[in-house]
Amino acid sequence: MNLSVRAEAHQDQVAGPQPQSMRAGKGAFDIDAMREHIRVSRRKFKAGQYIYRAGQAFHSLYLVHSGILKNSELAEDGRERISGFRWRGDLVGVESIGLHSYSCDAVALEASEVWELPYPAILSASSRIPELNMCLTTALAEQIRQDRSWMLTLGTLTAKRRVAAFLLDVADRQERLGFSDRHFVLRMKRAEMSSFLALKHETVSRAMTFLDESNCISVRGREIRILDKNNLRTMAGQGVSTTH
Amino acid sequence: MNLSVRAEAHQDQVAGPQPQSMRAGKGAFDIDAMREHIRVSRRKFKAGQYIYRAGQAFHSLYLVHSGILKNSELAEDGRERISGFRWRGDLVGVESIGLHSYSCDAVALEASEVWELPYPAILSASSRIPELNMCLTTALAEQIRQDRSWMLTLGTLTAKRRVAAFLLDVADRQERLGFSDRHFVLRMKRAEMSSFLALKHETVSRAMTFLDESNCISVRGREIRILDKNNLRTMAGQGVSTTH
DNA sequence: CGACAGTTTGAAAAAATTCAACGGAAGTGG
DNA sequence: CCACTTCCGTTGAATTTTTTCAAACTGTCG
Repeated sequence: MNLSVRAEAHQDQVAGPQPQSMRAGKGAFDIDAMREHIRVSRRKFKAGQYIYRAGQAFHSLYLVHSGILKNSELAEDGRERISGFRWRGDLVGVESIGLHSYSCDAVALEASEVWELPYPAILSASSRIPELNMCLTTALAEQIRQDRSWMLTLGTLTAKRRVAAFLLDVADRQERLGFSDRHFVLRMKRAEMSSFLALKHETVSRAMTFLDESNCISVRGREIRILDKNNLRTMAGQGVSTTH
Repeated sequence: MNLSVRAEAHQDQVAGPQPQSMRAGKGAFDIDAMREHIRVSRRKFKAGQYIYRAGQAFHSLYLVHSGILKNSELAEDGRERISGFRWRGDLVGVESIGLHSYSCDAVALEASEVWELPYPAILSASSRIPELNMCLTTALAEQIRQDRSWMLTLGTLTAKRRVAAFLLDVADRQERLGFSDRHFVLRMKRAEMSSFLALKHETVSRAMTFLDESNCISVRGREIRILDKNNLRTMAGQGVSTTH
């Protein structure tokens, strides 16, 4: 049992090659193995629709099949922050395991399809199937590492650098999903980026303009071209790789 | 099998009553049940010693029995950030599950005892014992929620408010462990608080002075008295409770 | 009694936010 | 299909917050 997701072509990506069967990196979840043991239902959501809301009864995990979601944490006093964007292959809802109700919101940023994995069923299946259990545990641990990695980034980098790190992360995901890592369209608005990056949207906008004027990237609204990835990496404090 | 830790008296806490058998809240782990199935070894560390380091082979989880640890994330370029402080009852090392080596450091802040839980053993034990497995999964999910909750706090509050939220969190933990939530000694230096809170140590110092001058708290070095918890909660954006 | 690590404070500089305005894109309804 | 409205993104200028750098102070431990 491996941690892979079989990819299908997305039609609405910029300059994307047709991705065939591929191997997803961190955060991915073995859906094919899962489907042999659990009743998986496919569900479609339009942009803006909630996959789940904080407070609703927790009953399922969701695997993103296409589109993009955001997870959004909320405080009692109305403060809100996007804790992450979820892409094809990501398992969503794991933060709510062990609770009676979901602890945050999950919202579709664009038309998306998710595969619903009923939780009690997963639980009983994974108690029978050690590999599946391992898979789930690994997905949880991976989520912790991903969150911690962003905490490090947000806690130590300036606004411009955070934005650079964000764009590199998006490029990375694009590449892993078989699309161009040099030319893509952001699926979230500036205010959503800024919430995730713990900045104001004007600050993100200025950082983008700065990176554009530095000739690291070219920005036209949400359409991004990465012109000098090494420079962008330097900005993000990730050092420079020799490979293009 | 429940999520509890049997407390023993700590000698070096300020104004702490003798805690008896008690129930720990979120983040706690059922060690008694665990010990029936796994060989647990007790290990002692002095202040400054590493429980594990990033890059070392991953072989165990650790349950904090006494003292306090910190987890510290590091970037390739030397940036560093404390991702959390770990108290009695916390399970440490879960972020590295599924990897060959630990992904961060764990360091004792003071003389501490941790119980070492060899990982392959836990894994096989939890595949035999569904409750233990559930317990582990829940601990992982709880860690995600705790991290996300801090991400929200750090992403939306100003320096003063972050410090207020931090002190309330410490007070909460003190209380859960059976000590006074109104009078305690911080176990970490300002620089460690500031790393966790994504601030500079001078900023933390100023925030503490401000809270002191507002008569929310009284600060004398690391010794803290909470004088007006409701006011402190207001500062931290957590609203006001009517109970003292 | 020093030495030293840790904390506090002050003043200047830098970074990010706030508020306001503008322009353009996208969506709605006639 | 166009006019209208609303949402989104960008930019400017003033303000606030945080950081930086420097110095002084405190407590602890040889």
